[in-house]
Amino acid sequence: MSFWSKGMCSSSDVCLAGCTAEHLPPSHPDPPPSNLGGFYTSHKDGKNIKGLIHRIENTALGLSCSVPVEYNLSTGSTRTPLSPAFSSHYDWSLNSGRQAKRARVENIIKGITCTDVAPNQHEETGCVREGEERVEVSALHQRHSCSESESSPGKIHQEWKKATPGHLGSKPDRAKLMADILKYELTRAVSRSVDSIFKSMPLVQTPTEMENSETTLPPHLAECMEDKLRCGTAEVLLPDVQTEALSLVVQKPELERPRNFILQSTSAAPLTPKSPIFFSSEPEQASEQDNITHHRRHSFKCLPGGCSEGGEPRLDTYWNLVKVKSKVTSRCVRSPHTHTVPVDQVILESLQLPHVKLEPDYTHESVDFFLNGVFQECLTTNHLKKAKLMFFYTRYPSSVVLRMCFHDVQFTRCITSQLIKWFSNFREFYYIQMEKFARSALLEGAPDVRDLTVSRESELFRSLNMHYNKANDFQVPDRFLEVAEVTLREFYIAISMGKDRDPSWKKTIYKVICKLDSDVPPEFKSHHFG
DNA sequence: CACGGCCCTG
DNA sequence: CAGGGCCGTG
Repeated sequence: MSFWSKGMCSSSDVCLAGCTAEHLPPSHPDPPPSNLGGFYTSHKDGKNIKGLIHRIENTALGLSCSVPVEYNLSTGSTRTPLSPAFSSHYDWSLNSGRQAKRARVENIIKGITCTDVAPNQHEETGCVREGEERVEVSALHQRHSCSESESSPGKIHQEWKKATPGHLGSKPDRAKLMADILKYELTRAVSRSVDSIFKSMPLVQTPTEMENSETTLPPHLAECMEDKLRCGTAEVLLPDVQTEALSLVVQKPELERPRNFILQSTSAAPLTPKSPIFFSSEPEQASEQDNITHHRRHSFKCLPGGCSEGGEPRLDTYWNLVKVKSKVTSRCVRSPHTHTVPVDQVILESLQLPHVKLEPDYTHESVDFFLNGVFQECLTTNHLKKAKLMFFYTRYPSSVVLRMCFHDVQFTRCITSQLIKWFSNFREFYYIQMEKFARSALLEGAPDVRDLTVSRESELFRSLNMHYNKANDFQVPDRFLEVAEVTLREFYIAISMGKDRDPSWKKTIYKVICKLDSDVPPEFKSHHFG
């Protein structure tokens, strides 16, 4: 666990934050809980996990609600009990055609999910990715922590407690539990994937209509997808809590160090995002966004029209995506009592909250590629932009992290290499800038390394920001500034000590920075978050 | 040998 | 930013 932890939220939270109550349809029984995280109960035999889990029950509306779902781990099937509240909302019995179609899609997705399964990992439902297994183990810890702060620990919580290193149960028990949970998670993921497709279908349509309008995007879905695009992958409005890591390495006991040397640009106006939104107002937006919205623009019938701000969207009208964008933007901007937290959920999930990471997310991307039926086979300019923003969070992403972050991409060796190459290039620029400014500071005669700071007003930051965040529409996390400051000082010290005479002198610095990526700031070692 | 990372060049 | 070379690692 590291500094990403704070301010994290599950995809459900993100959805909640992104789609405010105004999207609630009148029939919705209750406002969804804000502390979504999931709690579980398990049957004694461990085979069936009957849990009250949080599903995004209506992707189209961007709602997140608790729905009781039974999972049969033996068959891998799931079903949603017809509780009064939800049977009134979703009359499944009227959708036999949908169910048939669901079955087909479910098979397809299961096929996708099980592509790289080791033979011995097949067990009952069992297709479990090795990479995810490790992650899932960590997820148990995370869930354990969540459960601590939430009110509904179930039996499985107790089981997980036993499974954590601090509460080691017998090995067979743990292995069995792990296997069950893995199967359960996979089943859930498959189920959700299927659900996301069907929930995105206009509810009022008959199966025949659905067949004929598979590419029609209902207005609320369009909006939610746009919300996801902006708030799910860029920034999320969260309650006013501390979400940024405090100073990592360098404590700043002296509040007023008068000299911030040459890196402080006194005349420059502070760099603040024009809006807390990705791709917000750039003229290039259209072309940049083409990569993402091309498919929708092409195939979704986004007719002019709309839905009222506070009411239920009219199902007979369709949002023009441009309208949706401006609406979403204005809503995000106008929230005065929340501060924006840079949470590229994908990045954060991948880096810090493995249990969240495994939550299927309902960003435009996942919906998009499921609707497309294929993963993207090449990286787009949008991926590049995303990678650059990722760099603010991690300088050395592992291939696992990359896979998680670019989940809409069909990963091949070529893709992986290209992404790695990108980050290599990013680092190259980063370190060049650091060295340049460190040497500059040295030449200027900076007397104390502590006078070297990196703030949002500093020239160094502006240079970096210009490179990775050219549109300046992304709120760079404070953590990045801290890492940059450490990097700068490392360069400064090394150069001042003459270590740069060693041809490989930079490698020491690289290691330091690489370690910072995985280090846990002190304040997160002793505090639970959530 | 594959892979990841750095360096250099264009 | 891509491509190629080089090197270290497993």
